[in-house]
Amino acid sequence: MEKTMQEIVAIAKSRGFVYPGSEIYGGLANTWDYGPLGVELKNNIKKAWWKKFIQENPLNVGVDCAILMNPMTWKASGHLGGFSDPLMDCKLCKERFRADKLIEDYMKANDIEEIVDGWSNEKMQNYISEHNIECPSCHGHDFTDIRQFNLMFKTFQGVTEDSKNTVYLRPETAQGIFVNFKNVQRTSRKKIPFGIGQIGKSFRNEITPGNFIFRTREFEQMELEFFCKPGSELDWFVTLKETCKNWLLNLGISQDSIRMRDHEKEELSHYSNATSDIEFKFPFGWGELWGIASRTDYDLKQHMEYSGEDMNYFDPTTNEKYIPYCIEPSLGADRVTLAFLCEAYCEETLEDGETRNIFKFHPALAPVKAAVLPLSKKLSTEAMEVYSKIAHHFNAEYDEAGSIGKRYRRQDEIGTPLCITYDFESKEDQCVTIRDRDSMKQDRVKIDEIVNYISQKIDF
RNA sequence: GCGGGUGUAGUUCAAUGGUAGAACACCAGCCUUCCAAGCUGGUUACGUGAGUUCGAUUCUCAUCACCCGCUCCA
Repeated sequence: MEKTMQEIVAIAKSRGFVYPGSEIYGGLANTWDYGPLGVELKNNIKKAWWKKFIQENPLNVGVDCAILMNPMTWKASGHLGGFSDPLMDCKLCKERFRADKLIEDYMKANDIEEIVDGWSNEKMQNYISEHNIECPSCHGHDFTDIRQFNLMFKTFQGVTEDSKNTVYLRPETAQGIFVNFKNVQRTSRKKIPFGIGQIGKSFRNEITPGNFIFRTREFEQMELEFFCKPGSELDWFVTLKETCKNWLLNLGISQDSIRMRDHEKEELSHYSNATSDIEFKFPFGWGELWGIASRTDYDLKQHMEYSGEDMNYFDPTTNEKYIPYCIEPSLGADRVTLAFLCEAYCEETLEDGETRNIFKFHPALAPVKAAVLPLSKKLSTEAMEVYSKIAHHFNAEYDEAGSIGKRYRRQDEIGTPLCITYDFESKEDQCVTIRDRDSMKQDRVKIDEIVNYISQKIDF
């Protein structure tokens, strides 16, 4: 069955995973709200990331930095200057192009070797008119002036909208880590190599967002900045790539759904000496999920230059002093949530030949871990007690409406791994029947042992 | 942002220049001892705003959203 994006969006809304933002006011472009199941899923994903990259990893620690930062941060990082696209429109056919792309394409076609990066708008504009570069779409020669689209959201700190108080919503979480490098290193007493991770929201005024929660202007990132000794970065790069890939596979992403894409030399950002993407096969095509970039010492160096703060690390084992190199695996939380949604959504054929569409999440990610279903409403009180016991530890549901079969199906639809039935013998033997959705096997389990039982099932 | 299409209950679809109906879902009651049973009743919609009109869900315009193309990199 070919899954379409439309189907995913519809099912996500109808089951309470993701709703369109501000819907009652007619919506707001490309904003999405996570519903009761969506927030559980996303939180579970974030928890799983944190567990793997921070909690379990003795080399890494976490931070949670402010979204608003001193604007100098963005000058140093290059976002205020370079993180914007020089765009021009063709006045004839109304198509919009990136000026640097037009020039690069022209150069490629005419075997001219020159680097456009860093050109001023004026220089690009002049080049286009001098060489009479045409519109790739209608072959016209009538472009508007270049307009710089800065991708950073601007706002004002303080009550007056005075431009002196302009601040920006961070376009990536990474810079909060870089500016805190020395703080974290000192207070955590970490030695190189070590990493600092963060989960948080970032904002980019994308020109063309879209594809549901794949590209939105407000999004959440899970980033790790891993600092190592210069020269060792490519080894760490390879190690981290594997770690990232395995994390996805362990949580139920199939081998066929992802692929690795190494960036070509020409494609690399100016600060990077190696970059790989893990791409996921979304219903709309392959899309980047996880960017793993070896960023050299670019960021720390930039901040050292702009702030005057010495970012050198003194290595006590070798008595060397150096600015650490950095590997950055950066994962979009919303993107990977979408990936898990797509991966989990499947059609199942029942014994009677009927088909139904359900979500099959890895138990660690499932929004609801267990549902308590009394066999009869007469057992409500006792079943509710079992539910309370479970809900103390896990997100659980209690359902007594409709037939037992109906209630099993409702849980199957949202990917609940375990269904717990309280029946007429339960009171006597203090046991319940637990059905495992994946194996469709049933276990008779002592009520006192349910919590342990569930813990084991959802571990990963 | 540009070009093309769409917009009716939660979902899938009807009807109509005189203000809407079904199925599934949902809720309540009866019934029901392990995988979508049945019966009874019930809630819920013309994306938003303006215009034309005695009257607009239907016609016009704007706006918003979604889908398909151009763009991109978390």
